[in-house]
Amino acid sequence: MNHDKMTNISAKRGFLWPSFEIYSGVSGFTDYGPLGASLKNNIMQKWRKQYVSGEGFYEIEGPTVMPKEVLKASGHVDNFTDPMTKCKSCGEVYRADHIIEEAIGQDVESLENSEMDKIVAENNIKCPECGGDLAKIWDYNLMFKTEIGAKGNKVGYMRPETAQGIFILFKRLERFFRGKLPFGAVQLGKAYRNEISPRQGVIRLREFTQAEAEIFLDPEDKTTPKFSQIENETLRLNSQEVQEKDLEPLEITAREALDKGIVANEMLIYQLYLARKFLNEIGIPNEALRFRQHLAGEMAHYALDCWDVEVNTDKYGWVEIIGIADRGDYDLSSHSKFSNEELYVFKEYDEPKKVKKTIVKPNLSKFGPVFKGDSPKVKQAIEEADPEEIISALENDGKYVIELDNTYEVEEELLLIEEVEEDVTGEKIIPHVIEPSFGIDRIVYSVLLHSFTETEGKDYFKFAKSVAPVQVGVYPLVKKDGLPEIATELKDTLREAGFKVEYDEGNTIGKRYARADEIGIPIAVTVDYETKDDNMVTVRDRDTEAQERIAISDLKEYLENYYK
RNA sequence: GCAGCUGUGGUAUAGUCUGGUUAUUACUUGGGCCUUCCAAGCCUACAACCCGGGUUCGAAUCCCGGCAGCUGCACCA
Repeated sequence: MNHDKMTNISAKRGFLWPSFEIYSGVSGFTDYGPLGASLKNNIMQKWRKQYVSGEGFYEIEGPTVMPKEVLKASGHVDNFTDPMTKCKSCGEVYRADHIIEEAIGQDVESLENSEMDKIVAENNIKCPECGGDLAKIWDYNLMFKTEIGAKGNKVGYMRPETAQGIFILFKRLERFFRGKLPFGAVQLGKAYRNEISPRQGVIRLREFTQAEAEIFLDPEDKTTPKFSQIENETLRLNSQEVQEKDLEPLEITAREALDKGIVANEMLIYQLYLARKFLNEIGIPNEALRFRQHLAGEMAHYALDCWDVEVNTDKYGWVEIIGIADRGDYDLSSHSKFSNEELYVFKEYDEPKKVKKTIVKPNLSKFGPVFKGDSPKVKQAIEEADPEEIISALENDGKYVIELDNTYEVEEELLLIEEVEEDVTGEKIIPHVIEPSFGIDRIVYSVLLHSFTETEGKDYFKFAKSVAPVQVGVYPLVKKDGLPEIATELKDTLREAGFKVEYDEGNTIGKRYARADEIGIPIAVTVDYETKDDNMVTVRDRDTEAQERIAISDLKEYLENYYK
């Protein structure tokens, strides 16, 4: 682990570059250079392989611009904010709650803006810089705001997370998956947060890439058949208790974590395991990883349980790269409420249940004469009322009183009370959601950091084969006597076979190996004089530097095997 | 966002305090020579004073503003 050297080489060799550099840059944005973009794509492809092919989830792709309504429902419009104020004379901008805290030493975090305005007035709080008056407090929302359409009266925001795009498709997805829980949908893409002052390079961006899966499941059944396959895996858990009491992390099996109630349910544990498996396979070792449970106060109010996967870094300490939360039914309930759409799955019982219930109906032949023109609305009121309430009212007072524009007294003889038995085949349930949420940029950084290897002879990216941006280097031993021609032809053949191949003929062979190692090309193929006689080439391994002779005719198969 | 420090070819740097030649050096990179397996050597070329304004006969150098980076504080649903 060596952040400084790693970033240096990553910039030099085209992985990560600061954005808008020729205009002196803007913090919170980053460019992926040729190798960086390729590395990132490989990581995202690997992610798809695990979650889409491996778990049977499906990928969707929604807009990055969202109308205000969606983010109102998700809570981002109201809660994803900081209170700000501004000095009227010098124009300096402050966090309002901080300036108050500083002045009167009182925690005002949960107060409304109007209340804070009052405190500012009562305590005569002024600008700390120039002593000027402070303006009315407003909310600084961390979302990028925009307008939809030419009239500009439709407010939109850049999405602050990809998850909402999945939740709002729930009705469609539920039909697509034919109503059977559990099912999962994923989305990979950009999300945006207008951070006040991002630093830490690619760790905190204003525009970043997420890969999120939303797994919808039965609130009563958060088991998964996959659990039995992984129950003996050991996990390194920094539970709430471990953090509160400052203990060593737990090293326990998935089974124990479940039985002791440290992780809430099977699916959640399975997702922790899956996240770690993914990271291992792209080159981040277990020693550099840990699971950290959100503390009670830190957990979003709707989350039932939430674990971060953190990676160890020399520069930033332990950094969150994945969050895995049981969000309960919060999102679907909230969107249901705001959109007036029922977002549910119909859960059929194994056996239909016979349910006895009492129903109360108006006796229409007697209704008309009594209520005359008002009878339709009285009838409707009876039908909408709770039968239990009507019966108890009749028992207690001998009548049921309805308050509409007039008061109506309904006596028992105007009603028909029946006991009926109904077949109930199931019920509507709002699924719970377990959400693994990956910060792709941070993961790319982690892969770079943990693949970066320093040895006596060389410093290089020891990429896992599945993510290496260049797969094969092809070189003529020297630049004459027809060797470049053979090597060039070989390069073209391998490219046509689908490999990512680089060709290099300058300088000495040693220098070219060194250059290839630096960007983590796993395999080097060298054409030499003997090739002209025996049609074989030298295949060199990046890490061991071991060489073997392979026939050109077998090379494609050899590489396919290697990268399988 | 606040405070302090910093900004010279792709990278690392000298020069800045005390304004004045063609802005130093090494590596890297491109081309050439050489080269029969791990950054060798030789020739050659490309290439920089963060941006904007001010002071001055003259600014990389002094002053102001901006941008970015680093460190600490704050923020990070």
